[in-house]
Amino acid sequence: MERICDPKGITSCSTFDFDQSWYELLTDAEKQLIDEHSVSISFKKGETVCKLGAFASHIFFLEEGLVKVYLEEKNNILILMLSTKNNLMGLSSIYDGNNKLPYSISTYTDSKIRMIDIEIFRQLLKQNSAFSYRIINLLNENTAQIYGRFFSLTQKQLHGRMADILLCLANRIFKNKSFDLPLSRADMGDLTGMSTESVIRIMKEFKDDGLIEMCCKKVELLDIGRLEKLSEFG
Amino acid sequence: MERICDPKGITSCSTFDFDQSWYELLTDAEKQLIDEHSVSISFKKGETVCKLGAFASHIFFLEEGLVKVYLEEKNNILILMLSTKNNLMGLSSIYDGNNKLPYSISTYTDSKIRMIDIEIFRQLLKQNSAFSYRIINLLNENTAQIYGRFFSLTQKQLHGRMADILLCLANRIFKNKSFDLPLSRADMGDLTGMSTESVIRIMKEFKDDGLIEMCCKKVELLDIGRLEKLSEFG
DNA sequence: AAAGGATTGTGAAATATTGCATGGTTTCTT
DNA sequence: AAGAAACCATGCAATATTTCACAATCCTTT
Repeated sequence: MERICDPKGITSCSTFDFDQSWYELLTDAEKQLIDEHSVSISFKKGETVCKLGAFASHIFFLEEGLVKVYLEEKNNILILMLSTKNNLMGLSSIYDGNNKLPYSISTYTDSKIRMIDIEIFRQLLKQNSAFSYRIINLLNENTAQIYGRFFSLTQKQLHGRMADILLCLANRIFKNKSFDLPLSRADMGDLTGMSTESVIRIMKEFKDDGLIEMCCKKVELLDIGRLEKLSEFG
Repeated sequence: MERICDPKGITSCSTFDFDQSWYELLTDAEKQLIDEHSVSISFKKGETVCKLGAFASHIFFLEEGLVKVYLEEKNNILILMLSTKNNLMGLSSIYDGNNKLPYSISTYTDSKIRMIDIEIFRQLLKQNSAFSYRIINLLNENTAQIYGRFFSLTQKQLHGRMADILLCLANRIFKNKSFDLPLSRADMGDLTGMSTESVIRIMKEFKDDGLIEMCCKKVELLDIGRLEKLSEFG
């Protein structure tokens, strides 16, 4: 897998970093079952896909777009992870002791999401252990990523967190040093666990210090080495 | 399951709260395989069971004791979760793309841990889908709990986080309003993501306000209602 | 083109939290 | 029992971060 950089230490982006498909592990009959019991839905930018606490009826497969997976309560929102093309979401609700969604999902950009009937998914997990083993791996991959974010957001201060997320966006989401940011400063605030004003101030500092170039929505990482240092030292 | 209280909202302790055994889902032959490929080890209070980044060779089953599962880097430590009797740990390393442990574990009290060969565990996952389905549920249970802690530590301030953790200890760990705390104030700091001094100050405030009684290591929750309010508005 | 709303930006004040210095306890070791 | 080490406690200064007030800009709709 192509990488922009390879940050030391625990970051927002920590992951095992291994592409895994799951569909191909199904038999033809099982694939057909999925096809028959799923629909692909288009969402516009900013739409809500599902809400924390609602009944979980589907597993989500992101065919196109960029979404956030998040916890919300009152006015607080905590983004657990960003998800891009070809990722499964909602796996946490396959636990049948838990029929409620453990998080909300909404889109940053226009997106296409295939919604797979959760009972079918459970059935396949029970009958196909290669498939279910792969799903365990995917769950672990997600978990590792969330651990990284957990560490970053609780142990680092503003500059470190901002460096973390910029590296993560370049490395993992856009796979390019330069990208068009589909998130507002307020979104970046949710993502880094800081206020909108802090986002603005720190991004400006980074720009003044020559760490990044930035013009409106366009961002380019100029000095990845120093960003990594910032990410490392907090 | 007996509960001391049932906090509203997302807390350090959020979980599906459903007792799940996994051993009984194995066939006799599979049980025997586990027995033959595992050993039970005694750890003293404060000992390290495994270190983040080391090669993962075992799954851990806590037969007795209280341990912390945590991330560490330089002087920062982030406790992902506390684990008590009859819990599996190290499940994140069954992902075979990842042969390194994603966290460290160490004991708060004298503990007995059964160490199960990871290859055997993987083999059973691949061959027994009822078992592997149960393990997925356990992973999801852990994940839900960590989401709760993630939210608590990033979205609430000191008083809310402290209330959260006190309720969690009573509810989930000691299953009693009154308990002997085997953790130092510094440990509590790691657990709540605050400095040792803040822990001391806030626990004293809680005591002065009649929320808790506290004498050295002994803690008793006096006003659970107000603690829940603090946890909620925190 | 004007109006309204969301977004970006800036500075100063307010708040939350930590870190330091220091002293008193308890606990462990010899 | 003495000494050392870890732990608990407290006040104050220092720092990190948010909040608020306000202005400038951009986007969309009329």
